[in-house]
Parts: sequence; C-alpha cells; structure tokens
Amino acid sequence: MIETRARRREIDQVASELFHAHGYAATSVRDIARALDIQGASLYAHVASKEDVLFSIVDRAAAAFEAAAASAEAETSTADPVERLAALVEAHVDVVTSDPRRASVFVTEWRHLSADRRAAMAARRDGYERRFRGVIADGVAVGAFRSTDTAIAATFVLTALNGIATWYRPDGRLSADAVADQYVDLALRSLTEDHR
Amino acid sequence: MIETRARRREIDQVASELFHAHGYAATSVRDIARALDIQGASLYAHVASKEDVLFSIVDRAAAAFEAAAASAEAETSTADPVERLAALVEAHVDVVTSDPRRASVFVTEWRHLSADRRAAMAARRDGYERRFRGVIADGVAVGAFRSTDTAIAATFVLTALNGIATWYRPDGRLSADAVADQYVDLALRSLTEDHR
DNA sequence: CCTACCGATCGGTAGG
DNA sequence: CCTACCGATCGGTAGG
Repeated sequence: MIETRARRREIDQVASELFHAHGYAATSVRDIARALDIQGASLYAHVASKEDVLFSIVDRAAAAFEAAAASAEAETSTADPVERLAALVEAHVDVVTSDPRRASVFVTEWRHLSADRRAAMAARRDGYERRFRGVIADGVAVGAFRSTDTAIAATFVLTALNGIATWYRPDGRLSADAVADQYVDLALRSLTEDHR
Repeated sequence: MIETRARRREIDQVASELFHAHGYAATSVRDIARALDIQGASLYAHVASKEDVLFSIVDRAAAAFEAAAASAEAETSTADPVERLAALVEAHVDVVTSDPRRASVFVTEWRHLSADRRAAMAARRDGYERRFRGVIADGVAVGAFRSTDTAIAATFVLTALNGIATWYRPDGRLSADAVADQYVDLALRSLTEDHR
C-alpha cells in the first residue's frame, strides 16, 4: 500500500516535469511511462486516465496555495492590510518556488481538465483571488493603499507572482527567499499610496 | 494573389482563436479546417505545416511588440526614464489588447515551435526584455526608480502585462484604454522611489 | 507490472 | 480546394 502511494507520487512528479516542459496535450501516456521505465499500458495499473494525473497535480497545487494563504491570513488577522498582503504574497511565492513545475502546470494546464473539474477549479481560483481582493479593499478603506480597482490590482499582482513559475529554477541566480523579498516589495509598492 | 493572402490571414485568425482556447497541441489541423469550412487536407493548399501556422501567428505578434516598443522609445528618447517606461508599458498593453488571442498564443505556445524557430524567438524576446531593463536601469541611475534588481523588476512588470492576454476581452467591463492606464500606474508605482 | 491489441485520430501526401 | 489514402501515434482495455 505504502509502495503504491509512493509510486503514485512519483508519477505526479514525473508528469509535472513533462507537462511543464511540453504541455499536457503534447505529453503522451507513453512519455510518462518511459520516464518511469515501465510500459505505457502499465501506467493504468496506477491511474484511471491521463486526465486523472493532471487533476492530481492541479488539485495538490490548489490545496497548497489555499493552505498557505489560510495560514498567512490566520497569522496576520489582526495586522494592518499592508502586512496582511505582504504575508499573502510571500505565501504565494513560497508555494511557487517550493515546486515551480507543479505551480506552472497549475497555472497553464488546468484548461485541459474535464468540464466538471475545470468548473470546480475555477471556483477555487475565484475564492483564492477573493482573499487578495479583500485585503486590497481593506487597505484602500484605511488609506494604506491608494484607491484603485481592486479586481485589476489583485489580477496584476497575482499574474506577476504566477509568472515566477515560468522562470524560477532552484539552482538559479536568486534564492527562493530573495525572490520572495523582491516580489513582496514590488507588489506592495505597486499599491501603496506613498512610501516614506 | 490578394485572395490567397486574405485567406492566409483568415487561417491565422481562426488558428489564433483555437490555439488560445485549447492550446496548439490540442488543436488539430482538421479543427482549423472545420472552422474555415474546408477539408483538413485542403489547408495544405495554403500552409506547409501546422507549425507554420503557429510561427506565422507568433512572428506577427513579436513584430507588433517590437514595432510598438521601438516607436514608443523613439517618441520619448529625450524624456526621463519614468516617462519612457510609461510609454513602453502603454505600448505593450496596447498590442495585447488590440489582439488578445494572438498575444496569448505568443506568450504561451511559442515552446511548440521547432528548435530553430524557438531559439530565434528566444533571442527576440531577450532583446525586447532588454529594452525594459535598460530603461529601468536608467531610472535607477538618475534616482527616479529605487535601486533594484533590474532583471527581476523587468520580469515582474512584463509577466503582469502579459497576464492581460489571459483575461482581457474587448467586450469586457474595462476598455483597452482603462486597462492601459491602470497598468501603467501599477507598473510605475512598483518601481518608483517615492510618490509625490 | 507485462504482452497483445483496439478503434480513433493525428499531420501530411498524391493526384487531380 | 477535393477525394482518397498513408504510416504513426494516441488513450485505453483485456487478460494475465
């Protein structure tokens, strides 16, 4: 049992790599199997369908983003909106840099999910984005952020953060912490009324 | 002659739509043909390969970004870096909103080009990004932008701008001009040292 | 996890 | 732009 669960996780990891590099549609079941040194048909001993592999990756990524945001908000619930947004941004960047391929698949390949799963994922994304919009609206209300279209502001920040998944490499020039610091700074400055 | 050129442009437009909606790999030659009300094989009377269609779209998009940036820089060459960056950002947003599907294909599907074309496109992208880095570095040098990693700052801004291609719709809540205004503001604020 | 196999679809060509 | 067709590959199943 524990063996098969480990194998299942291996499949997700190998598939993340391939989906990230070539995209879901351009990756065949046999490509995934080859990376695991098994036959194409043997993959179906572990998964019901190719789409299940994609869903598993995307679902785990969504859960990671949700958990990180929830704990960031819990830890800063009494703080001012600037600090709360900083915590949200940092949490998001941390999830991306902790597994950039998974994050990249989450961001770019979720449209290949079945209609049901796509709709469910869209709802989760909306909920996640609402956290950002809420904090930004709070900041505008107390005068910490300049008056702005909160939907646009949240989208601006989130797309910039998600972009990290496309270029970040763990062995790159910048450490994950350095990226997080820079991005928190850039994101907050884009919204704050005035810098002292 | 003019007929075939018009047909060729029609192919690019239809393919942009499909590549944007489903991705290059998940779009078949027959999907494109069906949208044009012709047989799958008939498409080869107009194009040499499926990849040629992708290249045509991506190449036109790249040319549009380059031309817009060059003219923006020409018009503001003597201005201060803040104004020059504002012009670059506005030009970029204008290209995206003028044809969001083409821009989206350019941003997300270029990895499906052949190795040669991919390398050439990577070089053009580098050149384009260098314009942004250059203006940001100039701004840092004169104290208009705060000291920052110019590569990170340019990537932050450009990924946020490219994100517009994924959500902007001409019939949406915000006009192209409104989006451009907001994004210029957000991008500049993320970099400026102090707001008056 | 394997071998053997399935129908469907893929990008593309030949010849008009 | 069409019909007819190609070999290759696709996701997936049967039966062990």
